[in-house]
Amino acid sequence: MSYVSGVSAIPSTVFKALADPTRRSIFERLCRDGEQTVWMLTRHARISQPAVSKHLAALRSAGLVRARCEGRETHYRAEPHGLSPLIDWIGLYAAFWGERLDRLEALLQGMDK
Amino acid sequence: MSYVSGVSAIPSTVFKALADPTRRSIFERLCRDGEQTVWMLTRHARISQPAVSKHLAALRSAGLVRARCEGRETHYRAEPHGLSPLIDWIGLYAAFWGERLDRLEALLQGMDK
DNA sequence: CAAACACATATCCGGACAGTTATGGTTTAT
DNA sequence: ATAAACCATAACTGTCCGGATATGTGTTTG
Repeated sequence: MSYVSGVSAIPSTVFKALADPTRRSIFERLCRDGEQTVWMLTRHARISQPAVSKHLAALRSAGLVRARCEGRETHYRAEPHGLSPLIDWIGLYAAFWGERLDRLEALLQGMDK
Repeated sequence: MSYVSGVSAIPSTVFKALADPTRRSIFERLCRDGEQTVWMLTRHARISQPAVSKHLAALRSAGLVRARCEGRETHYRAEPHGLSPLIDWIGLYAAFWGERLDRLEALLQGMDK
């Protein structure tokens, strides 16, 4: 049996989408500052607008982002369920060692509120 | 300010290491079946031994794997603290939406072992 | 000591990917 | 109606990356 068989393809797109620093930064900004138009995101990036659009398309394809068209401008926002495959994967394979409860409980501690 | 500034470079190597399906499969196998030699891993892969070595080097560089030399063979095992940057990052940015407690509490539920 | 083994590294190759400029389509403003 | 703004897509380019084969280093075996 090959390695690749048995690997759900769902987290692959999420991992690949978050592997790029620029793309991750855009996602982080959408998390922090909420909904943003494309040119708002482009303003703060050092890359061209088409590059931002391509990154947004990748994030959208991975389910990490949702688009809302309003007239001639498109608003993007972070998708709540986008990180679920990632969280599931971590829960699946982080469970094999002992630090699991410590780290995740600490994670919950810091997330009160 | 550019996006990339303010992004810790630590999770980047982890994300990139786990973005490749073959590499993720090797990591998963090390989690499931414990310590493995290179040729054991190569036996179950459809790629050559040098390819496996390169993947292991990438995982090792990301802190996801540790090598233990023993004579002419090298044993690899999953590194407990390897996923910490990933968990920290998720805790940081998953906290911006409401599903955080639900999903992570469910994660802890399924990990009672 | 010579041969086989286990692994790493070097080099090369083809495809994927992030970036650019150019262009089209749609909506708002003049 | 024309122009400008906002965004997406197309086409192209340079770079990175995963794969292979070939080779080197160290270790065990005959």
